[in-house]
Formats: sequence, structure tokens, C-alpha cells
Amino acid sequence: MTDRYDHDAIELKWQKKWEDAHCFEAKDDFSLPKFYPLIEFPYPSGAGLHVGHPRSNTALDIIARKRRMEGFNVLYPIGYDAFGLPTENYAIKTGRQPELVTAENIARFRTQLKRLGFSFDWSREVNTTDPAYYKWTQWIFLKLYEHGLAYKAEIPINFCTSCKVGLANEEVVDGVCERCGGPVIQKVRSQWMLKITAYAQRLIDDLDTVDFIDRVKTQQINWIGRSEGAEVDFRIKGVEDTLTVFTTRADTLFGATYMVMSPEHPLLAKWAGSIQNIAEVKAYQAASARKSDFERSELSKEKTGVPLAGILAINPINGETIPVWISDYVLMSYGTGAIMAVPGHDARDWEFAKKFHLPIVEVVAGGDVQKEAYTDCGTGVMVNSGFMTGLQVEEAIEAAKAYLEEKGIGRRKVNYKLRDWVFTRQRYWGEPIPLVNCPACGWVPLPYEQLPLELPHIENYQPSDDGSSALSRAVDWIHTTCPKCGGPAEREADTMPNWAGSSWYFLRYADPHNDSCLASPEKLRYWTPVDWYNGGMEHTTLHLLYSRFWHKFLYDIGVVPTPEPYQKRTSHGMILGENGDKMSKSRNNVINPDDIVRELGADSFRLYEMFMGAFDQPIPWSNSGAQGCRRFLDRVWRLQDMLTDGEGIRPAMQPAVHAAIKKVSEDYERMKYNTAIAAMMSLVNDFYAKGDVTKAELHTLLTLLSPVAPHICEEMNERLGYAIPMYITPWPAWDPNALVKDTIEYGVQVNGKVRARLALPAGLPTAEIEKQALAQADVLPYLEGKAVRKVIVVKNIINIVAG
RNA sequence: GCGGCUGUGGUGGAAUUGGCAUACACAACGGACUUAAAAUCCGUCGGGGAAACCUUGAGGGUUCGAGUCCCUCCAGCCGCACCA
Repeated sequence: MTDRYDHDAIELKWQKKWEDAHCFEAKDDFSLPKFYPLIEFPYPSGAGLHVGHPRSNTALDIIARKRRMEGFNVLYPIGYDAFGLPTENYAIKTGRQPELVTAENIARFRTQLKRLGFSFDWSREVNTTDPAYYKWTQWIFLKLYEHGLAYKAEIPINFCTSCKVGLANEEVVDGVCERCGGPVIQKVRSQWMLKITAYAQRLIDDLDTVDFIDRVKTQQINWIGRSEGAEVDFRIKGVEDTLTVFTTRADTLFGATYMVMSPEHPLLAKWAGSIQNIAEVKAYQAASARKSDFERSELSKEKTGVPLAGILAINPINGETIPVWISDYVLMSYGTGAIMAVPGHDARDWEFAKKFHLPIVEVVAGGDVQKEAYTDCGTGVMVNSGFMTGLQVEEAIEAAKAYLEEKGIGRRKVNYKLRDWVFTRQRYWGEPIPLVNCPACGWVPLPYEQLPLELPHIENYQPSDDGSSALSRAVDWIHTTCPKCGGPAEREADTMPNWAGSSWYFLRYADPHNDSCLASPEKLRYWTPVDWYNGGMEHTTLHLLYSRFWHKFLYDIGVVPTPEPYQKRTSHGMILGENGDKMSKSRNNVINPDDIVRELGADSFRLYEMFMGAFDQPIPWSNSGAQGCRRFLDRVWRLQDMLTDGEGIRPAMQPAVHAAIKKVSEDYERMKYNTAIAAMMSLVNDFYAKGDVTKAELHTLLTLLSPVAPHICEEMNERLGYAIPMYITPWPAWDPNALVKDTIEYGVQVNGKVRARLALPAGLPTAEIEKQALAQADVLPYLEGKAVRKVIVVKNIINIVAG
């Protein structure tokens, strides 16, 4: 037999066998125990599969295969998230239709994924750009609209000057476009919004009911940004109006020495006639409008602002008259767009007050408010605060809230940083929004039976510089009749963001060909929720949050049976280039999976991706590491030459084999793939040390290894003469008795340092163990002239305390 | 600034959750086989060295015993960031 196995022949042979046998197709037999693992469906980019995809795919393929071997009915599906900018940009660049490009990219991805031998149920493939699929994306949108969760708003949005498209807050990273890195400016535009904020509290609370890794939970909680506080109404002199602020520190009301409004605050227009320096105010507003949010915070070192001359507020807690300013350090998008400024106890207010010589009043003792704001409130005691003086901060917050409510000048309020989801894009390659704007009836939804509203073919789908939608040029399509009154009307020309199709795709897998509902209730009841979802951390505040929101909505309207979509969420670390940098074309450090598969085979590739390091950590790629994994599989292959006639697992091999079963079984479940593989390598080393292996011993190894390297294991299993293919071979159990050793190797310590090793038969009385340890020749010199105070025997450690 | 994560050989990383630090690999080196190379097999491989001893980013603490727990720093990565 040759030293190296022929990976191409073996892998292609088994991939064909699996496909012909349809053995990985999930069965809609509701009497079986089910398991639904899910990986994030890929975006089929023109670059082909990235080495990052197989990391997640292999990890859950291992779990999926193991579950089948344990008797579960497994649904491990795959699909394509194919709408979106990169495809459209690529199509524009090459002058080809996006649907053609998409079809090609999907075909390439499918070939690449199949070549890696994932046990996907290919009969359930979904594609978000398929009208039969986006029919239901549109259907969900209409349901959201029907329930008042989709609304049109004239708001300043983030606009990427390079992609020429509006972006959600989540898509703006460091002031630039997440996708292309282009500068993002604010543009006021009429947009469809989804009221995700209505679900803010439930999105936090229900994290308690699911098994997500802590990083994901904390990141979502921080993103939603709940804070408890109070709204306080300030009377404004001169305009007979009220200005409401939000504060988490109602205790500091006595320290509020001025107020600040955001330059965009709507009351400013109303008060314009009474503002004596209105020209100056307008100039400041105009200057702020030109800045992006990013510039505003970048310039945070230096605060700017203008006082509203002629406008004065009355602090409701003490009746004092205080000035009102505008400044862009106050954001319209949070709270009420106005604040009460407490410079003594807020760093930003302090900075502003110092610059503009506004009074600073101490209301919590403990710092020096003339030197810096005293924001630490842990043990602080109130001063200069009327009825609150002498209270602890926590008590004062309560007292102040109670006071506000009693006097009717304020109320308890919870605020969230989370903002509603800007749901429209001005690009071509997305789901059309199934709404019609009728001059007589306003916005009218398409009747459900008219779905899908198909994306029209147009010649020129380039985005326009002015930010208007590409579809607005599809004149024949735009002009339609109102479904309600039959009069002439126009379709919505914006499309959905590509987060739309991915917000519910896991539901479609349960029933992908259903044309009468998004998935049948029985199938959803059986298959959902997803049992285990693995994906990237970068989707924590995007896809993961959006899809939880949609799912909760679908639960509320009775479409899905559970309030949460995913029972368990884990995350993989990114694979870096060999030099430790992020892989990118510009850094010239991209590893192409095809090359690795060609050279080493799919099994070695999968094995290395799991062995390279801790699954949840970022890891640099290493070509020689990958070769080492191939070397291991060759070593496994050559075990066939070392077969001996022994029956079953020989007594001498029992501890090693059963320890491996235990280790591998447990480590797969904990996603400790690297140590599971190390354990199998050790077992193989044991076989080599012994010089031979029995059929049963080898078969056990192959069974454990088959989820990671399925092709070579199937081939060897067949050659060993086993009739049952690996993928339905029962997962082995370990025998605890086989792990019990009859001798125990103790480390003998004196005062915590190992001085000797001692092998003793198991089950000796402690007194005897101590006696033996104290008699060790290697130990005696360290006991010279010392009294033995105590001997501690724990597990396989004997510690002699002497002094 | 806030939140999270990480720090162990030349490299990727192990360590049964407080119990013999450096498993398993990669790289390197030596040997066998070969005319030779590749492949393969067998060895060596934290530092220091005659031994003692030292070693998990630094310093302190708890403990019979600390990579692991506590405190104070340092460095790096990621997320959020004028959120009132």
C-alpha cells in the first residue's frame, strides 16, 4: 500500500455515494428526535469561498454528523443570501445583469461547498433572490406594515457617498461605510423604518431564555443600551412653552444651572420669533448640519454652542431661572434632544460650563467641582439640594422621581440607545417594497395574493448621484394603479436592505417549497427553534438582532411557535493571513480553499481548520500546519498495514481507546475541536508505539474521526469490511471501568515542589500512601532536619508539608 | 472614557476548572532507509547548567499547593462612544 492516499479519488467517490443515497436529507417524520444546526448562509461573492466559511461549516458539520450517529433526525441546511451591493457593484463594473452574476456565483459556491463534503441537505437550498423566496420576505414586510411596525419618516439618514445608498446605524463603522469604507454624510430623506425599538425590552429580557455565549449577550445588551431615568419638564419663560429633558440623575436637579438643546430640536423653529440672536443660532444650526455624526464626536475635545438670547428656563425643583443654549454635543436622536446641564457632576457639562463661564454648583459631596466634574456617585451624599440634602445618591434619585411625579412635572422613563431600523435602500438589487403610493389613498399595500412583486429588468441600474432610487427609472413598473381605488399611483422605488432576506431564512428551511405560507405550522413546530447557530461576531448587532426582532414579531402574530429563533449561539474566531494580518486581497495574503483542497484534499483541509487553534479565537493560517494535518491522515491510512488478528479492543488498549472516546465526545460538544483532534493523534501514536492495531480498535478511531474527515473514514471503513457506512454507525460510548487504572502515578511534593514520582496500586489506604511517600529516597534529603507537619493526598498529588 | 477578550517555548496552542506547566502539532536539529533527494520511521527540542536552580506580561496577596482565585499595574486585540 502506498504511503499517501489518493484524496481526489476517495473524496469524489464518497461525495457521489452520499448524493445518490440522499443520506443527509432531513426527514419530515415528526416522531423522531430532531436536531437543527445552522450556519450563516453565505453571501455568494465573486471571489468564491473564503477559508473562513469552512471553519463555521465544518464545526457544525461535525455536530450534525455526530447527532445523526446518535440517532437524531438532523436538518443541516444551506442557502444563499444573494441580494446586495457587492453583486450589484460587480454587475455594474462588468456590465452584466445582477441575476446572471448571482447565478454564476451561487453555482461556484455550490461546487466548492460540495467538494468539501459538508452533510448539508441540498434538497432544501434557499436563495433570497428567488421570487418564490422573497414573496415571503415581502409578505412579512406587509405584516409589519399592517401592524404599524413599518412607517415612513422624513429623517436624516446615513448616506454613503461611494455606494450612493442610505445605511442603517449598524452599517456605519467609524464614520465610514461598513462595506466600502466610503465617507458617510447625513442626508434628509423619506425612508421606511421598522420599529425595532418597540421590541427593545424583550430583546434584552429574552436573552435570559437562550444559550448564547456571553460576548454576544453583552454586546447586544450594550447595543440596545437601556437606561433608567426620568423625564423632567422645564417651563420656558417668554415663549410659554415646556422643554422636556431626559436624565438618569434626577438627584442632581438642584445642580442644573443651564439647559442645552440639540441644534435640530424642533422647538427652535417654533421659538424663532422670540430668540433675539436668531441669525447666530441659524448659522450654528447650518454649521452643525454640514457635519456628520462622526465629525461631531471627533471634534468633541472642543465644545461649541450658542446661547438662546431672550429664552430662559425655570428649574422646576427650585424655581431658579437658568439660560438655554444650543450645542451639537446634544444629539437629537437620543432622549428628548435636550438636556439639563449639571456641570458639577457631568464631565461634558463641566467642560461646556468652563468654556462659557456658566455656574457650577456642587450637589453631591466628595469631589472638587471647580477642578473637575465629580461623577462618581457610589457613596456620595447630597448637599445644596433642599429636601434631598443628606440623602445618599441612590435614595435621592428615588426621592427626586417621586417628587417629580407628585408635582406632575416629570415622570419615570426608560430610554434605549437602540434606534429604529432604516429599512430602505436606493439600490436595484434588493427585494421591492410591495407598497403603492396613491395620491388619493396614500400608501396602500399590495394585496397578499399579488405577491411576489417581482423586481423588473432594467437596463441601467446604476445608483444616481442625488441618492434617488435606481428603480425610479423603471417608469413602466413604477406607474401602476392603486389597489384600493384603481386610480393611477406609483410604486415605492426603494428596495429592502439585504438584512431582510436573512432575517427569516432559517424558517424557510423547515419547508422550503411551500407556496401557500412561509412554512407550514406543523413543520415549524417540529423543526424550530434552531438548536445551535454558529456565526460571526460581526453579525451580533446586525443580523442576529434583526432576526430576533422579526422572529418575535412573527411569534406575536402567531406565525412561529417560539419567541426566540435560536436556542444556542456560538461564534468562531477569524482566520488571519500567515503573517497574522487580516486576510485581504490588498495585503496579498489570501488563502484560496480550492488550492488547499487540490493539494491536500478536503479531509485535511477540514481537519486543519479544526485543529489550528481554539475555535473561538482569531488564528493565523499556516500552510505547514495544514500539511501536518495531511501527514496525520496519511498516518491513519497506513494503520491498514498494521492490522493484527486480535478480537475487539485488546485489554492493553482499553484505557487509551476509551479515554479517546470520552475526550473526543466531550470536546466536540464544547467546540474544543483542537484538543479532540490532539486526542486522536495521541491514540494513533499509541497504535504506532504498539506496532499493530486490531480491526475493532481502528474502527473506533475511524468512527470518532469521521465527523471531521468523513471521506477517508468511509473509505477505510469499507475496506475494513464494515457494511454500515460511517455516517450511520452508532456513536461509541466509553466504558468508565475501562478508564480506571490499577496503578496510580503520584507526584510527591515537599512544600509544593515535586521531588519524586511514585507508582502505587489503586485503592491503598491514605496512611499507607503517606508512609510510602515519606520513605522515598528522592524525598529524604528535603526532609533533613525538618519536622513533617502534615501530608496532603489529593487526586494524584502527595504534598509533604515540612518545616 | 465605558464594556468585553487575550497575554504560556522559535510558532499555533494544551493543562481534567486550585493539584506533576509546556499535551498535540508546526518549525528546527540528529539518526535510520536511499547512489541521492522526497516520503517514511526513530530520536532531541522552555532557560541554565556539573548540579543547584529559574520559568506562564510585571508586582503583591490568599493557599499545603496558583497559568488558574483576589488586588495593583503594563501591553495587545475587539466592540461602543458627547447616549445625558
